[in-house]
Amino acid sequence: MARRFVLKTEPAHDRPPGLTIDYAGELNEQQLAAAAAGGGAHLVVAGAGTGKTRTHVLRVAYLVESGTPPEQILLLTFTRRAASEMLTRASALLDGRCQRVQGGTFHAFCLSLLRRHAERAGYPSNFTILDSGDAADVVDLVRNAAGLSRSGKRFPRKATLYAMISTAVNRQMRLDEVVEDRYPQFVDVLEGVERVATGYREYKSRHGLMDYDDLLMQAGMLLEREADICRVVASRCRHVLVDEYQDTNLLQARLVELFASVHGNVMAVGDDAQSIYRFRGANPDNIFDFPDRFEGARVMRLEHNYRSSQQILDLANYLITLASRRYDKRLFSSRPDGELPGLVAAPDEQTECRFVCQMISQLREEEVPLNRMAVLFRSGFNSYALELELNRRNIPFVKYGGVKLSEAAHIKDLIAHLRVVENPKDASAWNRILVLLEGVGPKTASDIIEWVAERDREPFAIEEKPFSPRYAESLIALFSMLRRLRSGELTLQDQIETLQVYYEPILKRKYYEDYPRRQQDLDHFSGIAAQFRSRAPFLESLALDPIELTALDAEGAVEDEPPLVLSTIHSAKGLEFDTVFVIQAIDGILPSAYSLRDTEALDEELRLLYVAVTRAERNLFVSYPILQHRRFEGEYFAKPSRYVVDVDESILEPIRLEEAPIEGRPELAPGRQDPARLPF
DNA sequence: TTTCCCAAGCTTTTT
DNA sequence: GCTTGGGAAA
Repeated sequence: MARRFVLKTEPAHDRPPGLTIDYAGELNEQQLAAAAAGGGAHLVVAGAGTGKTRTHVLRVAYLVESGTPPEQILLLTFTRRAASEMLTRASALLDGRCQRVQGGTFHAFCLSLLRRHAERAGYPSNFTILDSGDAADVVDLVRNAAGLSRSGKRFPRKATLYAMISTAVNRQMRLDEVVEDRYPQFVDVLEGVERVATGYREYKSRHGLMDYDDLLMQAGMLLEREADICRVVASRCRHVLVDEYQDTNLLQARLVELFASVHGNVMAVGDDAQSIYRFRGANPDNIFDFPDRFEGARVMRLEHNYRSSQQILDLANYLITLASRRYDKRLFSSRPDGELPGLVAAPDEQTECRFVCQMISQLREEEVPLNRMAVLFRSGFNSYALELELNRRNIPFVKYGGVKLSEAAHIKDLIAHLRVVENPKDASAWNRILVLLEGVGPKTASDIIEWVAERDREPFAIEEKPFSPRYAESLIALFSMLRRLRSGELTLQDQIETLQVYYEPILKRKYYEDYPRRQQDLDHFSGIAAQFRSRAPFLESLALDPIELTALDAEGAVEDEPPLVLSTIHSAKGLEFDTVFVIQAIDGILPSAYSLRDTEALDEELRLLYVAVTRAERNLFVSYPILQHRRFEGEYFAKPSRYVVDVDESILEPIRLEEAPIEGRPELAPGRQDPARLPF
């Protein structure tokens, strides 16, 4: 038995620091109090636009300057983008000294923990991460194996099953509670659901798979179970900073507690009025529970908004009063002079797009850079019509949110091959690549997977050919390709190329109709791979940070102008723009039709609109089409969003669109109009 | 057992 | 408009 010697925690703030940054000059009083706070637990309740990021950045700088080693600071954020932005800004302030701060999302940080201590967590260190699509596929495999796919009783589909399982984990509820609460229609098949859930759990651990929830849960369990690991990890977390605390779930709150369990220095920043991830299991009450969770916590507030004009804040303040839950928050601005936000009722979607495009062009002529303007919407598809119109007018844009390149079937096929090479036990990836072979269906695939699993020494060797000649040849081709990828002789770039050559005939067979378009995606994918040194980090990055399928590759973009931003409201969190357009403000879209029955869900939709509105600094336009097209039913009269329809005109000013009189010009055929001279 | 074809059902937000 | 599931032919 080794002897133990306990090192005392050295107080970090004893030394009166020789600071190079003038914090008092950079920050207001409230911000300064937060940025330069001492140790212990702090909750900073920061309204929208009150300089949350700035405070975080200077907090990091302050800690580093006052003697905390950068690698002992942990900055947890909601997205990778947010983490890298903050660290870049902090590094710029302190000539690169903040580079070594540990930063990233909860998921990424937990992943690195688990890789380092995989054995102790009961996993192989090359375990694979499943995104939600993969996870649903695994659930499907389990369900089929359990014979629950047979009809008779209605049984939830794979995505629903997985949603149930995931909700239970994230909210720390029992599965039966989740089903009773949120899926009452499936109460009578609860037993089957539970069998699938159990099977899913076993399947993952047998094949070295983790889904997103496992990253959090397994990391939490590891730290709780293995006191020595917990001590090592938490010792390195002299200061824990958490951004967007209102969107953490119970697991994440617990993790923060564990990370801070040695030093007890936590600063959580958040805004209860901006909680928009309840659907994913976020627990907005975490903010209110913070003082209970962390003894002696001090609560601070940031209320002075530097972002938006008072007119925009008036609308935001008004909106938040519509919530069924009270938020005691009134933001005030130092920019009193502004225009009223506008409400635009367009006759139809096409006209709404014309309005947005024309206003954008006009503002650009007034020297507002394109990338200081954003169009925000509830769901990814809400911008399709606008994207067409922007393309037609050669206005460059990027889109955040919506469909991800790495979720396209053909890209997932390629990724699955890489996953098998990386982790030959990954049965879900095996299944995916095997059923691509002609003559192989689910049954044969599962037989082959069994057969492979029995000989885990040399995973891709076929000595004898115990299989039907129907597919033996293609199976041998697959295995020899996998062997090459695994050999270690090829760079990642060459591996992808080999893979593409192998996959091309499959692509043509499977998608004979539109394979050229998909081929382009594959090339794009291969280009992205070029930024990575090897397979493992590439796969990891794909799993944690799926590639946004942006319209950036619009070939026709002549200008090198930074593009206009299109974004789902969720993806726009934390960003700010000179001008914001909120389009498709229709009842059933914003608020979403799925939330109409439930007041808590409705409140979240309202907060979503609140987030959208508070992104704007100077100009805000909320618009909706009166005549809306719906996929099946055709045209119908839309109801404007309940949140904007009754707002007083002194807060949200109606804007009437008028068509310019056409001056002696015959009407042009649609699609051939001259965009620059298009009248309203 | 696979594959093809047709009918049915559902469709959000993200790590 | 697309994916998913079921049924039947090969």
